[in-house]
Amino acid sequence: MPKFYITTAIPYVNGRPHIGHTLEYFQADAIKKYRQLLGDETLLLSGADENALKNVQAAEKEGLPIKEFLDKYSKIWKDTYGIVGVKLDVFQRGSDEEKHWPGVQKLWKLCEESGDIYKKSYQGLYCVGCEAFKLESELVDGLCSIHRTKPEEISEENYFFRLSKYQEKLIKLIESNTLQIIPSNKRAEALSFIKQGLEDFSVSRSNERAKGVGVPVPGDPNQKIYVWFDALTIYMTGIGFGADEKKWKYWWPADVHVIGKDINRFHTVYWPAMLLSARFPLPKQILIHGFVNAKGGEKFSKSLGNAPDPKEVIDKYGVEAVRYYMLAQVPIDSDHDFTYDRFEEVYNADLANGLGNLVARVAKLCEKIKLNTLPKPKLSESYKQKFEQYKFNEQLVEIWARISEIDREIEKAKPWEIDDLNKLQGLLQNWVEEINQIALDLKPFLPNTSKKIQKLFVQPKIQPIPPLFPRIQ
RNA sequence: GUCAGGGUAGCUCAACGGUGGAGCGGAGUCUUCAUAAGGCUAUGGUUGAGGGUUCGAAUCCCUCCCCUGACACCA
Repeated sequence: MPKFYITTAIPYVNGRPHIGHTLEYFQADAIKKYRQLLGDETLLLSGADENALKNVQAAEKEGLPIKEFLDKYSKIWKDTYGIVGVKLDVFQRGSDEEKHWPGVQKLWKLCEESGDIYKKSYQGLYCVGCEAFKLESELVDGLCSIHRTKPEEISEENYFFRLSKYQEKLIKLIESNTLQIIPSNKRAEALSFIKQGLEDFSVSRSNERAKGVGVPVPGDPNQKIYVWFDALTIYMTGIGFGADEKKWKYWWPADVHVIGKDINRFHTVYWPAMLLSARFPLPKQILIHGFVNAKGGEKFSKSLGNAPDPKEVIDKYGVEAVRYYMLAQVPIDSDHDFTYDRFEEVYNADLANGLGNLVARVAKLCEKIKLNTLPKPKLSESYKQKFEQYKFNEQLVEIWARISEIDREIEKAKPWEIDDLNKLQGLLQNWVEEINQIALDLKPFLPNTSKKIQKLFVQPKIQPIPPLFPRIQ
């Protein structure tokens, strides 16, 4: 049985998820459901990046011990998957010293053996208030713009990763689509970044700067492995790397990493380079989505209070409606503005009046007749081709065109005026078969609705069901 | 500042050298099987601004304005 390994991004857990985060969960789950329809064995992984300094700062701010803080917020992120009805196979935490840390250290050692990790002195302007290095360009009159203090000129010994060594290899891999970056605009961005010339990047921090948090550098108790080297490795440790080699070898490489545009570079440049250094196979695809924003392209933010809570939206409209909205309204290669007005418009037009109403009217018409056993629907080749481009919105537009077509056919045939039951049966049989095909095609997008429709028409005698999507007034 | 993408009907977007299209919303109308749902029809646009090339430009070129992103060790 072919296997298909999907991941979503590994977020910081220093805040709460908002409605925009669900886009990625739905995309990843749609891919998983699609692969299952093809008969693949699937694994969907997410996790939490817990060894970042930002978490420590957030914990301090909330007055919680770091461990308690991480337990609390990791659970919130993990539970969000449950709220949106997406079943994760693995949620791998970065603070997991048993399963995660050995893998990070193992990857480090392999890169070190390849000669790609070396010690170098890093010089920079350090703002104590920010606990971060500042670039000249970020300073205002030579002072930190936030703390109004003069940053200290300090130098620190860090370990660096020889990213520069992989520049040409990465270009080749991406241009040949061996490492496939979707969509093309994000691929172009990655290529242009690499072609500007890659510099080695720092992969460790002193214990002091890391506040003692993180995976220790093997053989150097004074340094912690820095966040990207650590966080990205979750994609491997979550499936056994460093702990259960057999399981890891079975699932690795990832078939697709689903991520947001903000972390393009780390997934299309740093991560493949690290894997090349360790001589591991690369992920096959990186699928990069845009952001869901508030009205007018405004970023969702806590301080503006414009970021809807996923649970709130789902409690109000239902999980399938939100899932439909995200997959149908957000193109894979651009951002989208979410508003409740737009949401309700789409809900009524597509779900209540479109799909829901069609199913209801056909079901009602079927009460007079007896359906023959339906042929088993199959995914068409063009459907598969389309799906594998991950243009979810375009695919849904095609399905909705068929819904509309059936509505027109019904209008034309006027089945409610037909007394000849044989003729009526023939017409309805045909429509039900088409709807049954639509139900299959919708499975990755609207799994529950798909199931409800299939169940409704499977019996010879149709029993009416409550509306799939009650109209919003 | 540099590079990339974009600015088209009220809204979301498609056309990417040959008579400006679709969906949604709004209007009218037909219809009743259906969730006051559905069908049909009409309406709706000096295609960001200005200039140029061309028989012909939303589409190619130039200038300008506005938005979005990337430009690395903050993720």
